[in-house]
Amino acid sequence: MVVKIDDVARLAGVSKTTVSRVLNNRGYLSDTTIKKVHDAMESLNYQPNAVARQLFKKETKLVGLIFPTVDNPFFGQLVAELEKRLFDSGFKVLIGNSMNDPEKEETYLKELISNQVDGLIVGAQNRDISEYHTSNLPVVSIDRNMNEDIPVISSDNYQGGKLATELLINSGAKHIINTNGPVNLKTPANRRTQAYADVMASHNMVPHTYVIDFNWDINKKERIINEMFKEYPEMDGIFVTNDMDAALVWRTAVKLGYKIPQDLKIVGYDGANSTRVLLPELTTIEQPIDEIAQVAVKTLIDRIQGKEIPAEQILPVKVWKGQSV
Amino acid sequence: MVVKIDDVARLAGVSKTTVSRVLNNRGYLSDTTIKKVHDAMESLNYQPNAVARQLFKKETKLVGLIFPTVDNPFFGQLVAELEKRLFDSGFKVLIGNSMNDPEKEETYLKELISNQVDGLIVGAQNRDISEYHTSNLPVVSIDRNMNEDIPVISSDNYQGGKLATELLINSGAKHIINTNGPVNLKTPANRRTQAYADVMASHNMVPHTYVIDFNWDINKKERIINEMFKEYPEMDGIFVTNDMDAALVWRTAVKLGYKIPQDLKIVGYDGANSTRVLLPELTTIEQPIDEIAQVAVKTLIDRIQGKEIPAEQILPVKVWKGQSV
DNA sequence: GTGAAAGCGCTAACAT
DNA sequence: ATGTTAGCGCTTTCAC
Repeated sequence: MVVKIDDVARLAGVSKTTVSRVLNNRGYLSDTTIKKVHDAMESLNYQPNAVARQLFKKETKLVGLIFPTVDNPFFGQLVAELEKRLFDSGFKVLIGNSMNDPEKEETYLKELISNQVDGLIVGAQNRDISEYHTSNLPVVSIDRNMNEDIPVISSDNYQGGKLATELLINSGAKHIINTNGPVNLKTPANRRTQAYADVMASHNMVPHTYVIDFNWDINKKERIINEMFKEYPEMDGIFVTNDMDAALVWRTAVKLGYKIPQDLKIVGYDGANSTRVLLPELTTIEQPIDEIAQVAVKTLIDRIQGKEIPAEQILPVKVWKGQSV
Repeated sequence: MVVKIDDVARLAGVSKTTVSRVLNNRGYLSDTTIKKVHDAMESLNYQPNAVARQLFKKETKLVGLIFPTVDNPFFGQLVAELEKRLFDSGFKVLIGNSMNDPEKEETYLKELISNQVDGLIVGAQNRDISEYHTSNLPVVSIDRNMNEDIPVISSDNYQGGKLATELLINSGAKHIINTNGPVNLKTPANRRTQAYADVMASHNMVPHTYVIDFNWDINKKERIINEMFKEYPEMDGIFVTNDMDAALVWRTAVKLGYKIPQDLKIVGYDGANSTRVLLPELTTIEQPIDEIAQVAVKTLIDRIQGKEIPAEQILPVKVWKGQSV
């Protein structure tokens, strides 16, 4: 049998209100009462039932996180950071990996919406899902444009794209390709490609953007990358929109006999911790992951507390100098 | 205002009992009633309050996951896989990254227990925490020996350690070092080191195990690894207990002028997806992460349903042939 | 087939 | 300084 507040009250010889007061440090309590109650809780090994409390308070102290997958250096680090900061603010984290499955995202959303969570931080590859609009759950998005009401946190994607492209041009690359996710996905990350196109144009070079879908499995990605090499044999520089894909491009290039960076210069994007440990040679644009997490959590909590919050917050990127440029 | 079951009942012109029955597909309902109720739910955009349901049912369909951190290729993939399979079985996931902080683990545990999770899957670096014993919550552990009642799932650590060591010996290494986490941590992963010691002994070689704590930050790890190179200048082979550390060893070796694998042969452990993409050159012992997740989830669900479950389940490892041996 | 009523474990008026 | 009581939104006996 599970111990409940009445059991504690009975043992301590008080009413359950009193126990509840001790539990929540509310109202006037005599020291002896407090002690009696604490002793009773101790000896019964009492754990308050959070669900009952949640039902009454209409507040769960739970935040839902919807991201493609935690099996990825960038999202793994991001989720870890979010979790850490949410924990420090008294929230626990319900996680939903939506990858490859818009239905799954919708299911998650539905289940999280009604009273299960106090707020949501999302960065999924979603299509337009109506629940984001119709519920009045506080939502903060990372690197996704959802709708007017949902604030977006992102790295300075335009600046990142600019830095990456300039890095390639300045190191002498003449035929520079860019990869990006599907363009129909509404994300500020598309600004990376915009910046690439702008910089290319200003140097009188022709931009080519190649689509690599985040959700494709590795074999499909490798096949597409091989095709890309065939299609652009003159390619001597490439700005890949994330580090995992950049690593695949690198591997493929080496297999095809390219020397990096002599024959092909590569710049990635993300710069997560574990990427930097496993492949420090990759030159990349580092997102300020920790700061993104920090701002996202602060923004969400402000939203939950009904404060005014900015519609968009853009955080500065840095260049990680590896040896691929 | 949030729509509740009474609102639906009123609009549909039935009692809330009936709405509840429709919701749960229970009892006898006329088709017209079902339709009326569905229409009402639709037009009000009704989402049942999961918390209220949980309070009544004493079942949350929530599973807690306590792991060091999701910002790591191995744990990231493991958690992603666990989440996927739990979702498929109708569970959502509450996540707790305990890293560096036994207190945090204890806090999590308490809060998860009081949050009424239906079960727990743990693989944290924990000390002995009493809550694991005193609560009668179903718990499954991955690669940690907790206590008699808690079943353990792990890769075949002994076989992995044996394969790794033999790989190094067969490729001609004479002075082979091993790294491991703190020995006082009770984990089947210590069998890797045991196997290493056994194989070394059977070849009349002297084993040396170096401690690298998983929780140390990167700078400290690098410092220790540098010391290790000083202490064992004759080292020409090393079996590192996880791939991230193996990558650090590799980097350090290269900085010190070693050629891999000519001067130093390296074998890692884990073989997670993103490691294989970012650093496929690393020869490593691959844990069957997907299978571990699958077995852990099945075992937990069996436990929740009161079935008999094995105390220990060991899953086979494979060698990933890179170029570091 | 459908409804009325009790209760899951907790909190917060409102009393005293 | 402490107790009584009425819910939080749902599910489920037990009636009809």
